[in-house]
Order: sequence, then C-alpha cells, then structure tokens
Amino acid sequence: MKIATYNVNGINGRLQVLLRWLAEARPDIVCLQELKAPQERFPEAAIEDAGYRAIWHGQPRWNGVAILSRIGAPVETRRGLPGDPDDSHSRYIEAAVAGILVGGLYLPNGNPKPGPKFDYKLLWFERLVEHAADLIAADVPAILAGDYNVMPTEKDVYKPERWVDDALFAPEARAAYLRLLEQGWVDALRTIHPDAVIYTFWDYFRNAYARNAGLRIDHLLLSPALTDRLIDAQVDAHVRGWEKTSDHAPVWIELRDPIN
DNA sequence: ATGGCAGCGCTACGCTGA
Repeated sequence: MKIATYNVNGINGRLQVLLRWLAEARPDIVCLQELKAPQERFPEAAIEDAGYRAIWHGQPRWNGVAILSRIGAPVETRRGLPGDPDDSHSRYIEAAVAGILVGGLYLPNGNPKPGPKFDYKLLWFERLVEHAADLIAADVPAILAGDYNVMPTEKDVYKPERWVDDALFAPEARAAYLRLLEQGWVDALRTIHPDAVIYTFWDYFRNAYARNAGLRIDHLLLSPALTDRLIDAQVDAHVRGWEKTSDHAPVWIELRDPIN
C-alpha cells in the first residue's frame, strides 16, 4: 500500500499537475495540503474521475487539507485538532482508510519569529503533540502525514546557518517534532534513508530547485503499530521540475500488507 | 543581507507562504 503527502499550493491552479502525478504514481492514499480553496470549490469530480474518493476541509484563500483514497472512501474521524474550538484555520483532517488511521496536517509556518504567528505555530504544535499521544495510547495503526513546516535536523536544510532565526528551524519547533519521535512515532523517510540529503521543498526564488537548495519539511510519521510494515519511502522530486508545479514535491511510503 | 516567485481573490495589489 502506497501512502503519500503532497502540499499542492492551490488545488485548482495545480489540478493538472496533481492529476498527472496521481496517474503516474498511483498512490492508494494521499494527504493534500494548501488547497487554497473554499469548501465548495474543491474539484471533486476531477478527483473522482481519477479514481479517488475524497474528504476535505477548505477555507477561502489559505490553508485547506484533504484525504484521497482509491481503496475505499475515507471515513472521517476528525476535522480540526482538539484544544481550541476558536481555531479557524483548516489544517487537520483525519480518516480511517483500509484499517489505518490517517491524519493529514498542515502545520503553521510561524514566520516572522518572534511574533503572534510563531506563537500560534507552537500552540498548534502542542495540540498536535497531545493528539498524537492519544493516538499512540489507542495503539492503532496510524500515520500523521503532511507539511510540518519543520526541518528536524541540520541535515534537512541546504544551508543551516541561514535558517537559524527562521520559524521552520526554530529550536522550539524542532523540539516539538522530537517529542513526537519520543512518543514512538517513526519518521519513515529518515528510517529508509538514514544518512542521505533529502529535500521535499524548493523555493520558487533563486533557482532553488536547479541548485538543490531545498528543505525537508514534509513528513510521514508512523505509529509503532505500523512501523514493521514499512518497506520503502521516497520523494518524487522530479515533479518539482514540472511546469506550473508546486514548490513542494510529493513524498510517499510503501507499506507491506498486514500479516493477518 | 536582500529580494526574488507564485496563488488567491479580484480585476489592483495586498496577503501569505517558506
């Protein structure tokens, strides 16, 4: 089973790129971020024509997350993280698909730092850490996939010294990510490639993709009940080179079928 | 160190992103 995450940076402006990648990669489950579309403007028909059922949480202009599946309709279990009923951002959606609990997330960017946006990032991250602990406690096969807007280590940044004051590389954000790992979540891409330099995002500026000046900020974290099934994890970096493409590339994992 | 690019809503340019 192939599970992917992809920050599309505008699902309508990016629809042809998304469909092309879906046809090429044929992931079974996909978490999408940055739909940048209100709820009623999600291109459901085109997604269904491509063979996928979808649930989504839109928002005008910004944010927005979705879960796609071509192995049965996602059964929604949650929309938005617990802990702040006044949070208006569409950044978390969760569903049961094929015996796996799939959480798709778009963690706040947090820049500029310091400031209210950075405070919001850390508060949102705290809510994610708490919810992640509940999922671990439930001992279910689960995956938390999406744009975390955090480079976990210096290896995950093309030029770490340039990012020391940035919200994406802030010690507080990296510490929060580390707490997820300490709970038992496993960074799938890093597990398959312990030492490689791997990026999932390249800035539109400064010819960043051609220079491979990238960041690794899109992650798929596996609960302990899933880690034994991990057999591969890759970035479809070539998609970043397509016309009218997102600044992120799709990231995916392959899981073997459960024993029983 | 800075500004560069891109999508959206809207039809001019501000906001946001990373």
